[in-house]
Order: sequence, then structure tokens, then C-alpha cells
Amino acid sequence: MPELPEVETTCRGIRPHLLGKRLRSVRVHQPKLRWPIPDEIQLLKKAPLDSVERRAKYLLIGNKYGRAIVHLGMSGSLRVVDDGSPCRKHDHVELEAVDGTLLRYHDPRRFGCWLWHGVDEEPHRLLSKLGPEPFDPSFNAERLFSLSRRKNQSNKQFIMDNAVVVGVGNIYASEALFMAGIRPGVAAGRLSKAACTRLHESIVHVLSKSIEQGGTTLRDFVNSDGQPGYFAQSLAVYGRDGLACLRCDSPIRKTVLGQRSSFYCPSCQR
DNA sequence: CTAAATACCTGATGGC
DNA sequence: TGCCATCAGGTATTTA
Repeated sequence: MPELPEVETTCRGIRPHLLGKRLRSVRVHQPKLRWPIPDEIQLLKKAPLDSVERRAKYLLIGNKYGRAIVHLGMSGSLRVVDDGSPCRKHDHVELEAVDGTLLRYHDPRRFGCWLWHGVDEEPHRLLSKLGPEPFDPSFNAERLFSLSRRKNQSNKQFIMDNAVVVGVGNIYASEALFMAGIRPGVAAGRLSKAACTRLHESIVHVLSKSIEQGGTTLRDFVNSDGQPGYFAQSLAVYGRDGLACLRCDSPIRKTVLGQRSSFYCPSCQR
């Protein structure tokens, strides 16, 4: 569910509630996420929290001993609750600060994770192979062009590859390709230099606009206040199978690429 | 090396 | 109302 804008929205929302706080308890109600939650997570209690950051779709919540690597998977969300509101089904982890601030991790499908990365450990395997952030200067048209040479992989799967650029998930991949006028299913090796320029601009544009809107809520994403994001109303092709293209009125088509639904306009995207 | 398939899990939805 | 099949925003790991 959450792609980069949703994770960024969550990060910005929880940060002011957590930075500088000392935790009273770290409660794990369900340790079976994608991987078992390690006991080291309790080290979060040993010193005040001094970092709340996002890298790709991971949230990094840490202190001087290390940091929790949190992923929201397909159905995860983090909410800050001030009072002692009751735990819901699928609330798997709770961080409680000494001032009463309560952070709850909710994840019905449990595709997410909470791992620990000690401050002196090797670069974590989940983080070490990630490509650049979409807003970093090292992600640019030249990178898209050079990495796509000789690729038979589809354009859509190419931009969803974390080694190319992080944070582009199934929704924003379709949206960015529409904005750039590029067919999702065509081999990435055929991208021209000009197409790479448009694609780079489109990815940056779509992601930043969505962050401004608080992300996309299709069915269950909520921010740290429990509120939905509003970018769904800005989606041009995702989920609009059969509806008229907003640019040319042709019916939007749906195909499957790498087992994921993909949407495009057969007229605007060549 | 690349690329596709598989695996993890619950819940919502639609057809019969 | 119930049952079954299908689909859902991610991605590491396995297989080909």
C-alpha cells in the first residue's frame, strides 16, 4: 500500500512527536511480521530518540544505540495516539514515551517489518543495495538512460526497481509513465534520451505533488493522525480502467506487468 | 548475469 | 446468507 509519498507523510507526522523523547515501553503484541521482530528493538528504551528518518520506503527510528528499520509493507500504518485509546486488531507494536505519547503500528497483512540495526553494525542488507532517492541529484535522466541500455525489462518494472530509483511503487509508476507519455509494457532498452528526461521529470513531479497532498489513500492508508491522503483524486490513470483519458478521451487500458495491474492511455502513451 | 515466479498474510469484493 | 475465487499500494528470495 504505502509508496514513498505515504511513508514520507508518515515520517513527517510522527517525527515531532518522537524526537527527543525517552521511551517508557516498547510493546510487541505480534512478533510475526515479514521477519520476526528481534529483541534488540528494546534498545530503543535505553536512550532518548534522536532520529526519525525515511530512506526509500523504510522508516528509521533511532537513538545512540542504533535504529529500528520499519517498513509498512502493503497494509501498514503508524499512528500517534495521545490518550490511552484501546488497541485494535492488528496493532502489532506500540512505542510509549514517558510523557504518554503513544505510537501504534497497525498492519493487517503483516508484510511489513520492524528490524534492528545496531550503530556499529555493517550497513544493513535491506538498505545497502538501494538506489538513489528520487529527489537526489544523482537520480537524473542520464542515470535512467544508462541503466536502461540493453534491458528487456518493461519500462514500468524498470522504474519500480529499487536499484534504479527508490520509492516508485505500483500507483506512481503508472502515473509517471502517463505523464511522460511512455508505454508501460515496452522494453526499457528502447527509451530515448528525451524520453528519459521526461520520465525523470514525471517521477519527481508525481511523487512531490503526492507528498503535498498527504499521499494516496485507496482504501486504508492513514497518516500519523489517522487521516487519509488526498492524492487519489489527482490520479490520472491508476484504477481508471475503461474511463476516458483526461487528456484525449480515449478509454484507459489495464494490463498486467510482473503480476501487477498497470494502467495507460493507448493514445497518449507510445 | 537477467527476468520471471514464488512466498509471506488478511480483508474486501463480486459472482453464484 | 454462505462459499469460493480474485484482487489489493511491497519486495526478498527462489527458480529458470
